[in-house]
Amino acid sequence: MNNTDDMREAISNLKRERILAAAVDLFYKQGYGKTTLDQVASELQVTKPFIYGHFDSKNALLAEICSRAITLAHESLNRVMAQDASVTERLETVVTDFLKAVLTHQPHAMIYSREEKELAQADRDAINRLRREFDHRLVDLVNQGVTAGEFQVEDVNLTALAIGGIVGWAPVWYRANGRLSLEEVVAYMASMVLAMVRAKKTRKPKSNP
Amino acid sequence: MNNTDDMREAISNLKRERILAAAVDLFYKQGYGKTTLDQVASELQVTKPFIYGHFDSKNALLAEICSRAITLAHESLNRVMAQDASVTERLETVVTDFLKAVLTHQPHAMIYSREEKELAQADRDAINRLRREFDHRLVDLVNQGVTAGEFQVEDVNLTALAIGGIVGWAPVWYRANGRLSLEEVVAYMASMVLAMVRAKKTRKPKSNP
DNA sequence: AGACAATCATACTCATCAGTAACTTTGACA
DNA sequence: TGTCAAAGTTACTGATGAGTATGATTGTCT
Repeated sequence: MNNTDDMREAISNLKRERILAAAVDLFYKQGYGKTTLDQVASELQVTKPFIYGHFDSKNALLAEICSRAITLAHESLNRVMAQDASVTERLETVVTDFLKAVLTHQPHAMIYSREEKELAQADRDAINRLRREFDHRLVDLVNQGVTAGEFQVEDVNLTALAIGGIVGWAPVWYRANGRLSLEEVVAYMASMVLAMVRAKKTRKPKSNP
Repeated sequence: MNNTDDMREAISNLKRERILAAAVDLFYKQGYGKTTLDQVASELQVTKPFIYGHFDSKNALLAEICSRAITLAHESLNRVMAQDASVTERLETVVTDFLKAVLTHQPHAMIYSREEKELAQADRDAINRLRREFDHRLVDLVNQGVTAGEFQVEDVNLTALAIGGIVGWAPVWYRANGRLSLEEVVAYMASMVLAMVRAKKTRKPKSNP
């Protein structure tokens, strides 16, 4: 029965998510190397073969986690690129949106940047291709700002890398429930980025109808 | 004889450095977890007990490497703080000097940020205390700039974290023998930081004699 | 020369885990 | 209610690699 199959799949997905959540938690707190699958299992009150029913290996768990980290970044960028606004506004939105994404998924981001070397070669290549693609899209955006006369930067590539540093480093220091709210933090970081590219406070004029 | 002892110690130090260099190389390329001490030994054309003659454990190697990474950062900051110049100039020098340090020791920096969780608790605590101390000193510097009216920033802490991101992230993307020289890269990054704090081009007036 | 000490290699131990084989339970359906 | 299958558990294997006991080699000092 199709209904039953749907149910099965939904349950299976739920279990996968639970496993991933436990793995994320432990990999984040202890590191991939120091975490055993028995620990992950016991966190869920199950045993190791339960995990192997849903994932091929410990490394497959890591690959899925890292893959999600990158996917998040791209989705964030996709949302922003779709919008019709000045480059300045778009960059501001990229930074806030992207930062929000990585900070609400801080463990994923940290695990990816820390444990990338632990991935199997094939997974590493696939995931790092996405990462480079992301970098290029960021460079493009800065370039548009320069072309449009909104930004004043000498070296587009290095500028993009500096921006990448601000957002990429954030998961290292960010603590939820800190002095400032998540919104305040990301808004401030975005303003710093705009200062860095010496953005003029340009608003995109409405395009002629 | 004291002369002989000096010799012995010098040789022992030399060996330690060789071991460390090989470990840095392999930990950087393969990651700590995927590197075996047999590999480190064979890189040096020796065997494992040779290493154990100079270090207590694999983890002690890692601790020494991470410790050096942080020490580098502090030394760089010490050099700069000693100098008599405007805050703007000092910040500029901090960024260039510090970036030069981490980029000429890129593997140390990467190993530290990646493998910190692998350290024994005691080592981690000691090293992370130094790290936080460094952060505070950076906050102080920005604060001085604000007080002196040279910088225009709303939140000193977040600004320092953004600066930290730019320099802390650099080892991730930097490639020696790239399009630009090391000096060009660090100079540009410093200019970005100054733009971020909206530094006025203040030169410190000579103090009254 | 001969004994001793340091230094390192050979050849092991031993614990840890990723992964698996074989048995058990549960629930679905006839 | 008896059978079958899916999904887990218990209990194992097997490899790996950190750390070490023992033996060989070298040079040193008497």
